[in-house]
Amino acid sequence: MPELPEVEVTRRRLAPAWIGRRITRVVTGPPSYFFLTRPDLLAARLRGRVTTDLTRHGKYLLAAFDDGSRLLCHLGMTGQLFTCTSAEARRWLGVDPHVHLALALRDPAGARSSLLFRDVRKFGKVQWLAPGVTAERLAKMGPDALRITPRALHEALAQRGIPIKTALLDQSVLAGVGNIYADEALFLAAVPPTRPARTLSLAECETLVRSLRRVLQAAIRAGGSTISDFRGADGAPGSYQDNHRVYGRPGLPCPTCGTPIARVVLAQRSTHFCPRCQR
DNA sequence: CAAATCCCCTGCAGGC
DNA sequence: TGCCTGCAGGGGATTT
Repeated sequence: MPELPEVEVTRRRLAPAWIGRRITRVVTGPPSYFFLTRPDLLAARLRGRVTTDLTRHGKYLLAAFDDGSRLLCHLGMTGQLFTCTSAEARRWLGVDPHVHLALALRDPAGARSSLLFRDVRKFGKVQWLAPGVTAERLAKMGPDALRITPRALHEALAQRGIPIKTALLDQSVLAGVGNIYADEALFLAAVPPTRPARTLSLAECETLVRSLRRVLQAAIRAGGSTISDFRGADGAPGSYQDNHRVYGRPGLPCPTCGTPIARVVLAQRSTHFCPRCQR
């Protein structure tokens, strides 16, 4: 389940294989919720473009092209964006119905490669943005979780009566945190996930921001978390799941005090915490 | 405006 | 063994 660290790992591995190369051919799957831009239109717009940059905001990736247009990508739950050889790409397209977008690339020296966007559940998204057009969904987004300041977080939480865990999942509050890292950061900050968001003091927001940065940076260094099928852009699984302290460990002992980890449901998301350390 | 609910999709675990 | 049900989850749309 790609959250900020998994998307950032994907970005870092993808950038050198994508930037500076020309898209010579585009193959798409059939129209679906995956395509915010119709696949035939998307293919026509991408063909011939040279990728100039690859950035990330929250869980979104944004590829920039030589004509000023851009491609917005979201990995959803099961999205995978990776490069491979042209031969491997042909094999994927022949046997796997979950590859929705394949780009054939050529570098200035003429070397060919491919970039595939595969997504089993199709919660992922691609959208083509004309030059100068900003995506509404990006405009609604709060500051990136790695850049938000304690003061900004405190202000964003001020009027919210929802549980802090739910607020962390709200991408308009801060961008990039999903279910895993919300639970992990709250554990590190010793804040119970059920605490009404507006009751956090500025000092507690300072602790929480520090915890968020710590857990997100550590996860990026570990290559992300691989729960079921996340793979980085080179196909390598992440290892941060081995460092999860509470997520996915209900009933197991808290690494700090040994109390069994509790599980509750908040905003239809399973939520894990230590009832003793976080109160 | 805030908050709750529903829905998109597929694979897999658990029950019988 | 095999079928069926339920669950997992990001996030946008809709409803309260």
